[in-house]
Amino acid sequence: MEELIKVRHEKLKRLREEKIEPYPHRYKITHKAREILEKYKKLKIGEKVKGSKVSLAGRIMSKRGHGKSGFAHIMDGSGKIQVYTKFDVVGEKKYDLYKKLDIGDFIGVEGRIFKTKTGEITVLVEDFTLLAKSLRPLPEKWHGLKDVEMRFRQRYIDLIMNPEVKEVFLKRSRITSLIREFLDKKGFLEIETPMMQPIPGGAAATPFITHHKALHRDLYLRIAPELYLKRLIVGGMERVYEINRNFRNEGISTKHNPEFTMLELYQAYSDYEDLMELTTELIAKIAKEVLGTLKIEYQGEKIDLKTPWKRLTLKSAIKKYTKLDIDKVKDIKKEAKKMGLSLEEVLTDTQVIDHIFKEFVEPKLIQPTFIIDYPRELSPLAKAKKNNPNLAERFELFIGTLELANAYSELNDPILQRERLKEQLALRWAGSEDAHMMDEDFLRALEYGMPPCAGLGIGIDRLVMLLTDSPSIRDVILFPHMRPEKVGK
RNA sequence: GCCCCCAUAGCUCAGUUGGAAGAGCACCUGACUCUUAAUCAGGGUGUCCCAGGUUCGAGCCCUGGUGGGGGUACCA
Repeated sequence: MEELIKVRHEKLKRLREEKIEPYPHRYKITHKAREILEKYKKLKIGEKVKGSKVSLAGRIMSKRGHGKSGFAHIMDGSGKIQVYTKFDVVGEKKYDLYKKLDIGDFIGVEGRIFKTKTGEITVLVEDFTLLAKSLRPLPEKWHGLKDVEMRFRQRYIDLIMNPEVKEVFLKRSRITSLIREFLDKKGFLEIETPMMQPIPGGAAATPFITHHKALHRDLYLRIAPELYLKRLIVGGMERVYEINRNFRNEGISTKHNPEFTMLELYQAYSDYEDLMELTTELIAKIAKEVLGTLKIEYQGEKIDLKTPWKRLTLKSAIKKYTKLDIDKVKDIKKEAKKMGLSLEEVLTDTQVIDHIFKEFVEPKLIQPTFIIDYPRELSPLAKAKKNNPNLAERFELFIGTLELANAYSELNDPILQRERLKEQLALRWAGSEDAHMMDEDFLRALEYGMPPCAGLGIGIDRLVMLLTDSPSIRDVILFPHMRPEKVGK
């Protein structure tokens, strides 16, 4: 390695001695590689195009020399294109420089288009300029970069070497811009709320703690934006959304990264039924635009996103997949143990039901399914069903076993909300660290009056996983969480 | 947190029973003016993840650690 880098540094030194700037400021391009390939695809073999002068720039990805001429592929943001440099076209001095170029260097190229004997559209180089000297060798051209650790730590190399990885992130970007377009058209306002919160709220999760020096106090990285977004509903912003990071101080898995991206939206004068419609419409539209179809495949399972999507109550879903009728069961804990679950004694019956669902139902939810009517106990910020105070008007959406969305009709009765947060407080005292905290300002806001309203959260990373057929959340996050690395010189 | 798996050249990998380091690409030197995994001739560039231990001898066996992956627990 040191040897390889030394050689490049020597080349750099020689360039400077020859007054060739290895890191110039700019280069004027007229075309992207892809544009050229598209524009001239009908050329005949051996045909040259008069007046086809182009300039483009990119990274050298391969070189094939032939004495007094040489082929190379350069890659720009749009793709790869072959360039052909000849001694008798560029002259002796430039050709010597060409021979010294390394794979990895950036160059700008001016030339004309032709098609080679073997049928590849190629730029015949009339002049070129070194745009940035590369001092480290890239991975091998054929096998690319496979080492997972290096792919994540040095994502830039992953992006250079693995086009399918780049494709995932292009899709991710497309997905978020489609979401914005969709919501903006429906009159939603994109807003931003605090990442650092004095009281973390809106979810049951352990927060990260940070410290503000000037204020001499700890702050929490948010676990959800929910309580702030609701304050905005109180403030008269009737449709708001935020696409941003949440931070949860919990386990890392193929479906969990400590920081992850969430779309959270609130819509006044609506309930969870309206949001089921909105969710369906949104996800189906994105799939159609990004993949061109509603029939997708995720990890070997064929999934049909054709609407309407199935709806199952939590209770009926458990009955369907486990044959367990939770209404008729006397001792739910006993049943759960019989099914093979190991449970701590402190669990309430409702928590046991939640466990059964996660263990036995979730892995079966391949086709899009709304699970509705969650126990009120698990949903302290949700409004109860009109005819059943023990159930919340809440849904979660599962596709390909991924939990993609969570939504409810928001509890806007300030008296009830206070009671529920008090219950949570009691749970905290009892040792449940991730129970909700009391947030007096949030309650005060509700006391001013919040219109009926429904809120939705969609895990953007998981949605991207689904639409790019990625098995791990790390595949869709550019820089997934890693332990710090010791980097030498 | 617990369990299992992985770590050898810049990259992708091989390395037998414990006998002292290998290939392809990349790189370096040279040849070659339509190649495309260019070709031809020559060159091995290494903290075998780290620290101990066993042994006459360790890439290989043992112990501990580091980093990564997967599972599980916790967790939307």
